[in-house]
Amino acid sequence: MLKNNDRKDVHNSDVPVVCRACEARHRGICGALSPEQLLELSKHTTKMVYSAESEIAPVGQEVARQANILSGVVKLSKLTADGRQQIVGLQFAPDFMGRPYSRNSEVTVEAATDVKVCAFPAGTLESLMRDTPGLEHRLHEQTLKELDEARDWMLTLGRKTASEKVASFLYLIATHADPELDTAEGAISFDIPLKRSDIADFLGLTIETVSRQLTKLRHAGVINIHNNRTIEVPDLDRLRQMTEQDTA
Amino acid sequence: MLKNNDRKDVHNSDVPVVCRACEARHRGICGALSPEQLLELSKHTTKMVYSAESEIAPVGQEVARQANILSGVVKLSKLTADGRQQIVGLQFAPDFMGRPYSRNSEVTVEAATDVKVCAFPAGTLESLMRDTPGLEHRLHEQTLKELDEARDWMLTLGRKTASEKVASFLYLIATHADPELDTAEGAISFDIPLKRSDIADFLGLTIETVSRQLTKLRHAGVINIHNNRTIEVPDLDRLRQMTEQDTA
DNA sequence: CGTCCTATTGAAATTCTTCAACACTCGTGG
DNA sequence: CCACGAGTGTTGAAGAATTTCAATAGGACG
Repeated sequence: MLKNNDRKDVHNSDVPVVCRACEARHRGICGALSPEQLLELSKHTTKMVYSAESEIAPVGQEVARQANILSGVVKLSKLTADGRQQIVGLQFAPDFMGRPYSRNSEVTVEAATDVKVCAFPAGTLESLMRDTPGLEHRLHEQTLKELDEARDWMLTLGRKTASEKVASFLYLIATHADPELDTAEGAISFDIPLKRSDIADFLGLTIETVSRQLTKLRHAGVINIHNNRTIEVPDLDRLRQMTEQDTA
Repeated sequence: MLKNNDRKDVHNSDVPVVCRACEARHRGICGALSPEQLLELSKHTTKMVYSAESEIAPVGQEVARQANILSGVVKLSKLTADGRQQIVGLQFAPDFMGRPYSRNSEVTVEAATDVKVCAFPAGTLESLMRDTPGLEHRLHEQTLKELDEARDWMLTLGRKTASEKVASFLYLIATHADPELDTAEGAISFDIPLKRSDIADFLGLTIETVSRQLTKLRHAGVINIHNNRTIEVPDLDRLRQMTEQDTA
């Protein structure tokens, strides 16, 4: 079995400096690229920073750049004509951001937290794909993963109670967020990357209902809340149980 | 095995008989294949029929076969532990059915109507993909399309009223179903491929609410209903307006 | 003709939202 | 240093939408 030896196959000196510490090279799409291709791609990349709440790509507009997320959380959302909003996806490092093949996005892309990305012009990827079938495969795999997540969330949106929805959201973040976990006997702690209004838009609820359900979970001892953003979960399995078992 | 040159007696223009009338050759994944590959694939295919309400692939179980849908409607659904159900996707001909790369499905696959498929063993596709990058591309495109549809539906599930949900469902079917449309000046008519309980599970509602909202739409003159299944829409644009504008 | 399945309708109960008031935090500027 | 205001989050009470429970109707089929 290969352990950490994949670094031996590829000499670090062959990997562009900007890519050396990048997660996208391992779990992201760049893992499909050879050092030469990485070098070629890196000539076109720019690291960019978006501050929390800033818009990365508005809906319907031509997307000029695609990117890998280096840090932070990105939210994808949709709006009804009269302004109701639904968040339809969250992306974390080292996810690929930007839709391949399609020039314009069907969703609004916004930074939920401060976000750092490694951006490159749309089209760069498409031409790389012609030489590297594995790259399309990586993108396909990420799309399949996003589809799974979307469908999981449809179950939550359509069939769970407010209490279960909030628990599901916390469980999602607990298992996805870059862990500031203190894994002492199952107790973990993390920062919610969204404010209450985003949580509400993610769950199809109002901010008041979200707040009330958080309070309820706090009183039940399932979570502790510090600074409105930091959540401590003494027993992750208990939280997981709340995601499907309404005990209001 | 699935190489192009193994069958020297095949002319490029020779499409296998079983494939000649098949939509999958145009809009589906088979469009990526050469006549030789089609012939090779067709040796492994079996046409299969599922009757309405029968299970095609249970959740979590190994999927032995993949298929193209030839006719009918397939529903993909998920369940909570206590039995609440959510339909997370509908598939129509000539969609590809079955998840590439993953051996077991995360969703339950059932026939909503009688369904005819062109099935082949899991793995056939994967080996074809090695020679044909365009095939993975086709699959990727379908996955992207399903992801778009899932996200559209998340907006419906999370942010629309019962009345808007039912209108959205009817609009979806009206625009997706194999049309028995009579396109006389915008008036169309079609059969709903789902029974009320399926509609409810698709919309995150109860069957009673679905029934009430259908009655409301009927009284408002937006639709006419025959036999509980056949819907007549005098003005499709009017129906579309109902999908985002609550006029309960 | 009775039974099963599906769909509709009504009334009561519940969940969630809406409206409204209040609390907390964090900069800024007097 | 404190006051102020904006942004964010919480809590309460009333209201609305949807669900639940219950009864009924219609068709298909043996």
